[in-house]
Amino acid sequence: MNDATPRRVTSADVARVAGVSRATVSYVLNNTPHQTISAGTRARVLDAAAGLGYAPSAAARTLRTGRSDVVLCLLPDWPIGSEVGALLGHLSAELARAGLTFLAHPGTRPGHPVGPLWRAISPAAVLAFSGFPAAERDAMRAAGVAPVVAPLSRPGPGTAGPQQRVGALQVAHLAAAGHTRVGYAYPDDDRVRVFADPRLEGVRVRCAELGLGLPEVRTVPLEPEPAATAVRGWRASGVTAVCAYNDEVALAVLAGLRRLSPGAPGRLAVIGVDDIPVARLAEPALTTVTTDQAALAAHLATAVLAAVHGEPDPELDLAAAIHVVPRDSA
Amino acid sequence: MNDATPRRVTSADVARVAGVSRATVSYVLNNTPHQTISAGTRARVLDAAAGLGYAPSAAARTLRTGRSDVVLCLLPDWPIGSEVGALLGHLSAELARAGLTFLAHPGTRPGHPVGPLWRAISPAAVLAFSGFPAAERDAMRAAGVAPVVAPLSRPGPGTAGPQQRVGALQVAHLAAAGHTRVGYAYPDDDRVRVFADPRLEGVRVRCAELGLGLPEVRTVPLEPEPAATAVRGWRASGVTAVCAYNDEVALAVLAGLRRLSPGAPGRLAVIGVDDIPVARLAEPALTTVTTDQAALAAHLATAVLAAVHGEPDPELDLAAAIHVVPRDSA
DNA sequence: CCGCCTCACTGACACGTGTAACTTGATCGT
DNA sequence: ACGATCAAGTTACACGTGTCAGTGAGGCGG
Repeated sequence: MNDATPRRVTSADVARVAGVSRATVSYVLNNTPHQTISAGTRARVLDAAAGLGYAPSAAARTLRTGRSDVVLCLLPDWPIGSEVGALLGHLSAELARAGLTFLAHPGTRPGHPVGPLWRAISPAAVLAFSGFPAAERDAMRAAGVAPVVAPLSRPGPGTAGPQQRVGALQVAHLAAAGHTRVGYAYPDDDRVRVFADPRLEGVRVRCAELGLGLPEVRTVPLEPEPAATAVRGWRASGVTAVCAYNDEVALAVLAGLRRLSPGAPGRLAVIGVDDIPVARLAEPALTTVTTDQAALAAHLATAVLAAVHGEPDPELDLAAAIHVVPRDSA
Repeated sequence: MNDATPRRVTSADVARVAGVSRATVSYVLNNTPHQTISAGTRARVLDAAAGLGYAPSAAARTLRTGRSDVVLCLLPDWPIGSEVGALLGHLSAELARAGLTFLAHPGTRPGHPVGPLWRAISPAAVLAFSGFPAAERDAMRAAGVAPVVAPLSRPGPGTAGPQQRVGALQVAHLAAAGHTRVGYAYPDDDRVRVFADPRLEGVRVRCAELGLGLPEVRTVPLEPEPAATAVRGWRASGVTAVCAYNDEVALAVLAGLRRLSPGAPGRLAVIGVDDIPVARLAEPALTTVTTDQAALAAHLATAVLAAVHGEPDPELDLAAAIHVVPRDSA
């Protein structure tokens, strides 16, 4: 007896049950402005929709309006840490509150074209962490898709973005502790250059502002032995404090330090970035720079909403969301 | 002169340029079986499509076929670590090879209903890490959406899933080193119980098999001081080795250990899970159980494909993908 | 009584695609 | 020679939605 292919509940079903036309159902459910619906009819439609468990087809709606309620987030192939995970979670919740569906697509490689993806989905906005090629950005705008670039690198030429600020805060903390000769522990992973380079730039600029001389940059792999080599080099040139790209890189520096002089690991100050859970468990506990992911997510959400509505980018201040967590390592 | 609203390139445009009907275009681009198309026509259509930059509308296709090529992955709100990140990346690449688009939706809370989401998207499959309520699973099946549950917990009653195997491997490694009295470091985060409980069960079962007696379970927060308290407790009851839920929890145990006896941290063996990058940087370097995320992703991809095609779940062996990484801590 | 306006609602079309059903020559077996 | 088969297409419909243009009914001023 049961139909083998149980058809989806459509707005026509709702209309039939409520005893009105399909157009009326659409007007009621979308709260269409300038359309007057009597209270009784409205209630009947709402009841029928709830009773049938009606959920509109996103496909049909997208086809009709030309734009879906999806915000497509292109995740590069750099390692997703817990901070990025938290950021995505917050962002999803924030956008859901505005009626948008947040969907992340992992594994966007620089060479791989993303055009087919957003052309297929027709999202309301595309959020990326590295910028789009100009041609692609224009194509998206032409198709009515709002391109949004997370302001993780510098927002404009000459101005400092959040990443630059991270580096600057590292140096400021070290300088306040009396250090004058600083090093930079650069990551051994090409995929994270998008972050590493602006952070290093922030370090350079702040060093110059404080009259500290250029930071001595060394690439530090996540292994104790090579890290020890880097530490030896810094010590030889009188470096007393190191800004690390990352908490992980910072922990590598600490490991290298420990390998060189197991007794007195405190001779080189180290400051990381991210405040990963392990940071407070290190020996010594790692001083680091953290970002309030909830605040960042809120900012990105408003940026996405502005872009979707065609308004200009809001000039929000992210400075308050980034701060130093002082512990024992610096 | 330029049209203000640059219409999307449709298959009708391709048909016009190629000088054929729209149906022919569809047949050519979809390689429809049992449809004979001459080589010349096929080439003309393909050229026209490429020349115009034609990308089919996923919305229209979904509307017509009733099913989209999206695989929707529901991410719970537990912390996304680098391993999960890598898994998602591999999974995305793997499914893309099969013509499916992988999209992740973060922030699925247990209470929050997911029905509207998949009803709207009409994905080919929905991949979740914790099981679906029976009613929801049936509703999905009825709507032609294939529900797939990642086999992270036990696949069937009585049999051991990957998580149980992780715990079993931990115990086996410790027992092989001569330990007879083991403890379990349980995480201080309710959100990860889905993983913690089956892992602990694997530990319990293997302990019983080896005649080791029940493991002594203690909750270990990610702070040195409380971790030290837990370590003191284990020592008092003669525990000589600890299985940790996580590498992070394992590092907390090591930190607690260090706090108690700075000189001789080697008196308690510790084994973690995940092999996070920091594991090899710890002091002592952390022995851990790791999962080959690429292999796991390949398995999940075949499971998704089987579900999409209506075939039964493939009985793949994940045992080979999980193994111990021996270092210094155990 | 007529014209005009608002209210509350309906009919019909378009969005872009997949595919079943049909058409038209050409070829082939007998 | 003649119907049957087949290659190579075309025509037409359906999917579910948003929304423009109507359409009666009732109220109201003149």
